[in-house]
Amino acid sequence: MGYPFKRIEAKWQKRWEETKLYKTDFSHHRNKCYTLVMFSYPSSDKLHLGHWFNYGPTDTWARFRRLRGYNVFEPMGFDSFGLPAENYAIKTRGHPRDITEENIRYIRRQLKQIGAMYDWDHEVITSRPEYYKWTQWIFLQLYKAGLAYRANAPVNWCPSCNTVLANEQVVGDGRCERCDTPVTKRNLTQWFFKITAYAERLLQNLDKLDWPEKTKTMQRHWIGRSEGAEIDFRLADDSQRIIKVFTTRPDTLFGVTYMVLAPEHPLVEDITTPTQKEEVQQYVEATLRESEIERLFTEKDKTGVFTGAFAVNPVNGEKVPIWIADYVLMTYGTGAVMAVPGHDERDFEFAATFELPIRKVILEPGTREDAPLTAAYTGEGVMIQSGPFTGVPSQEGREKIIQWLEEKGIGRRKINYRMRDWLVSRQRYWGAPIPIVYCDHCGEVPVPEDQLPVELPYEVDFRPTGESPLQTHEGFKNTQCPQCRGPATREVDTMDTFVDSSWYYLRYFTPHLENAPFDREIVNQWCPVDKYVGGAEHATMHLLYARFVNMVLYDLGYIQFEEPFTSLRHQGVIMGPDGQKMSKSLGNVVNPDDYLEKYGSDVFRCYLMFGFDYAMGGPWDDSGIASMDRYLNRVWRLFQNCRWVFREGNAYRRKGPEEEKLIKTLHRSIKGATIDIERFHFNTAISRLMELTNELYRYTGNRPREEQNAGLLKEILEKFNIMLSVFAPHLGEELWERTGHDYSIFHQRWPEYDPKLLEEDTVEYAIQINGKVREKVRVPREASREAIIQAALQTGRIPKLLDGKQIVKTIVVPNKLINIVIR
RNA sequence: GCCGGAGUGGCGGAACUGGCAGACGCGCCGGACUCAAAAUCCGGUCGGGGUGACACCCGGUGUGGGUUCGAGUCCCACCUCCGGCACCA
Repeated sequence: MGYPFKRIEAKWQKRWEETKLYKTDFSHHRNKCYTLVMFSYPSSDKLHLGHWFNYGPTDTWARFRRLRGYNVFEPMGFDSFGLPAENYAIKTRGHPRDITEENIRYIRRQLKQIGAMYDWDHEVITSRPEYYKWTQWIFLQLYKAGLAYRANAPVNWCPSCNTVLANEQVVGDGRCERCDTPVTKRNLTQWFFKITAYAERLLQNLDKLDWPEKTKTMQRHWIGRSEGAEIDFRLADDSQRIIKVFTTRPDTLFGVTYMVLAPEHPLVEDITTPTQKEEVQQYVEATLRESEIERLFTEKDKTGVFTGAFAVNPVNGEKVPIWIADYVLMTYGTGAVMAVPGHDERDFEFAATFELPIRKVILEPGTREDAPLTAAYTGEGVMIQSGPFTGVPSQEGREKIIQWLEEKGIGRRKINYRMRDWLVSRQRYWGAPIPIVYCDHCGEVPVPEDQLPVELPYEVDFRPTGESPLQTHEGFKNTQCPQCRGPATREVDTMDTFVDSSWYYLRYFTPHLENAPFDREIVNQWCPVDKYVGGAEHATMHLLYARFVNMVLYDLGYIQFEEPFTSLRHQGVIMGPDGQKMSKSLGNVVNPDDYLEKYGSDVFRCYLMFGFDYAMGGPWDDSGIASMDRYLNRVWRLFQNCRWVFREGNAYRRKGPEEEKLIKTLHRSIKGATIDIERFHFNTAISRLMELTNELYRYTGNRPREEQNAGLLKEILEKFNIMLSVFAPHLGEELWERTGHDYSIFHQRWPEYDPKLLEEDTVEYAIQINGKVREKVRVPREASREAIIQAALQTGRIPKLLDGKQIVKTIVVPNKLINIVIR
């Protein structure tokens, strides 16, 4: 029963490896095609369906490109540092390094089953010193460029992972990206990368990338550029102290009736008057006690407290009260806002709650100036009650006010970004140590490059205490200052694993290179990545960080391309059979290994390609995979039935209508598959192959061998075989061998289609009357418009249907249809 | 709340820039092969009406409007699902 997939798959995997079939020759790069999938993460989990869905179809694309004459490089590696391995080690009382190395061995074996073109001589493993040595080198380059700094700041803290998180790593309503625990805040001195310095370029370059719009939109939103002004409000006392605010609506400056500071704002303690002290203190404490989740809850009522202090509106000298409220965030803008309740919804709500004055300074078109405001008007209009600016349209007014502020030196044009710097310190063990030493004499000293790597010691108690585990390792911690040779201590935090994965695509060419992170010449010839494929969940983390690091390396002159990934695709998510996201807790996880055992790798990867829209994914379906098993067996039988064609052949050379039809189907099939694979529409590409298979069955099943054109069949089967091989590489290679061809099918060329063969001499037109199809007619391809209409008017029932009616208009769509409009 | 994406037969999913909706597959129905079944091969399969059987007619792409000779595709409003962001000043 069934074709012997087990034997076949094992045989070819071995043969491919032995003959180094997938060794990329880097010496010529004219047709280079760097195909990259997001590398795998060997924690406690083995390869799951998501990996297969990512890797299998992408390999099909890469094989397709190879057969089309591209010099393809498709590497694989392991993103092997990180918390899951560490947490798993704690649970099982093992060691992260042992567990990781063991998992890599296991997953590597699983990956080989996919039958992908990975060149294992180029494997990259981020937790190996030969790799993280260069991750540390990257850190040092950023440090030297002034892009790595230490700051004491409130940071996101995950109490379950016992470590800090970057902003991007807090997901949903304030939960940890890894473990879903609600995130809290802590004040800590941590290392940051100054990604905000690149905000504008990261934003601008998006336009040049062939990425899903969705992903670009997410990055744009994440960067969050907004234009406006920074305005200085002097305090009403004589202290000369200033509160800076950022606003996108300087045109509403005359409408300011109060100010609000974030409760954490450093000035709060300073300016609060004695009578308000207690109330303010209580409010500040209450805010700090609030969880991130509570604070982010939009629907709650506005709260706040008056500080007792006043500021002066620079535009009209008015004294306005200064409040504090938790709706103002310390982390956005300056942590202070000028409140314009007339034209900002939040300010309006707040003013209504605390009975603060509301002033209308922008007139909504079509309304009267003396009509009272019942809600904030946030649109454009003419400025009113705005001193010298009264009567100016608001958009123009923004510019004028900024000019006025700049002339007076009390404000300036400002572009603000939502994005914050990238927090890279982690208080955990299983990561690359940050290559910095602290010396009483010299202060913060970077480890000299020739002393890298700063090796991660093995014997460490890494149970999470909230302190960095390396803290307890005296041998690691205590060291010598590289500058003065005096006693010093090492930085004990390790790096966020997103640093590891932000440059791995540069290392693949030369994974064992000892004196540099990458071979500049090869990298400049072979990068950027031509096609990058991976999950959409990395849209604002990995994909932003990698772009940033790449851009820094570009600025520092190490590489000659600014963007790492020219073209990006995301695979969709395969859900459980119940239509829900697969998860252990729901018990709907589908294990690929069971299906590999039952159907084999080719069937499995083909089903993944055929059963889903690649970009969308969908629920897993058992009957679907059975149908793919049936199809590949059908192909197998077809080749068995046709063995004689390759062995004996015959003299039958006729090309009658049956043969013509077969040829036409072949070319249609080639065309469809060619276009669809290129654009990642694997499901329709496979359906084109099925059509060809069906046609071949019809042809060979209906007549004796003597009346089958063996020469033609041979040619078509060979072309079909080549196309099949990119989807089912093992089966493809086996059939190629069995039909007497030389190893390997992957040295062949993808078949070309002849567009002329797809053009028929006559074209069928649908004849519509008032948009409804009534008849069909065949006319010569080159027929004139008039000839087509004439033919249509005489076809079948058309004359009768037109009888007694008046033709108003006739539309002819070339090669498609003609529509006769009658009354 | 805002920003994206999607909603098409019993099911997975096709349909390039507006042009014959439902490719391909699953399921189901029928036929061939078989003593029989499975497997396989061949054919049918959107719904309703109509016919002895055809022909043919009508309706149909989440809902309601609109633009157009013509709308799954474009526009407006709404509903549902998924993803992102969430008091962003």
